Amino acid sequence: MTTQDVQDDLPAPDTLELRAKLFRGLGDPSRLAILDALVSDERSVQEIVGHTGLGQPNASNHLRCLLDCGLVTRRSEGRFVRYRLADGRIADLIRDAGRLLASNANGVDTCRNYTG
Amino acid sequence: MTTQDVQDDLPAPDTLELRAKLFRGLGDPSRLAILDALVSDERSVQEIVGHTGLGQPNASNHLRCLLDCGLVTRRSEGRFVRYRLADGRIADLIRDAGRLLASNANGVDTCRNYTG
DNA sequence: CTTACGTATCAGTGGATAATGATATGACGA
DNA sequence: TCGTCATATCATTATCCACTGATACGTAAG
Repeated sequence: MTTQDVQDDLPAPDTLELRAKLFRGLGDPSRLAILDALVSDERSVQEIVGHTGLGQPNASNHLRCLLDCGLVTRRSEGRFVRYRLADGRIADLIRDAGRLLASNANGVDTCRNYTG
Repeated sequence: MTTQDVQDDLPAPDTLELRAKLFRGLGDPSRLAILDALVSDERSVQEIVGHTGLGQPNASNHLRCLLDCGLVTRRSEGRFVRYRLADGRIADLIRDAGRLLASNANGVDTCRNYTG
């Protein structure tokens, strides 16, 4: 194993970190619950709070995060702000993860390295 | 928004948390680097350390995590232990995330909610 | 049996971050 | 204009978790 090998095989570090960051965006239960709520419909913050059981400030904070990441878009309507998924492929990623878990039945839940 | 609505639309909490945990598995730069290294080939811990630049104990720790989660499999060969991806769809997920970032040019890097 | 090597585990530590409560901003209705 | 509602921001706190260095375990070679 040499440095040359590393440079040959490794994707650009930028890409690596960005992808990791994208997955981290999906990897928080609160954010994933929000995205789940948005898979079917555009929803207001209030509705999202109702669906997810999150506190309002907490939901707002995560929505800001998802917005910054480009995972959702925002539309103001009077006093309401309605959010929706920015790209259909985000729903695809979420669905694929679900299928992987369903069919593979892998031991994600038993992994003690991080709590989940 | 009623409790009934929530129960109608929300996926099972177990599933939600499991999917989030799966994404978190992919959402650490070190683990993603390891998985990247395994996309093309089966590799020993030593080789993985060389590819990723991680410390050996650190790599071992993440590999244990990935193994527990069922994302990689393990095969002993003398003193060596060789790891590979457990399922082709894991590579697919990683690739899809890369495509999403490439085409969408979304602001994942600018999101300040978490550092990445 | 002793040494060298590959891998795994453990305890300690620092840094990151999700949740909460209080509060600010902004829009609508009376 | 005043009060109410929807959303966003801020500071605090407590928790989590990735990394490091030391070390243990197992295998092969001499």
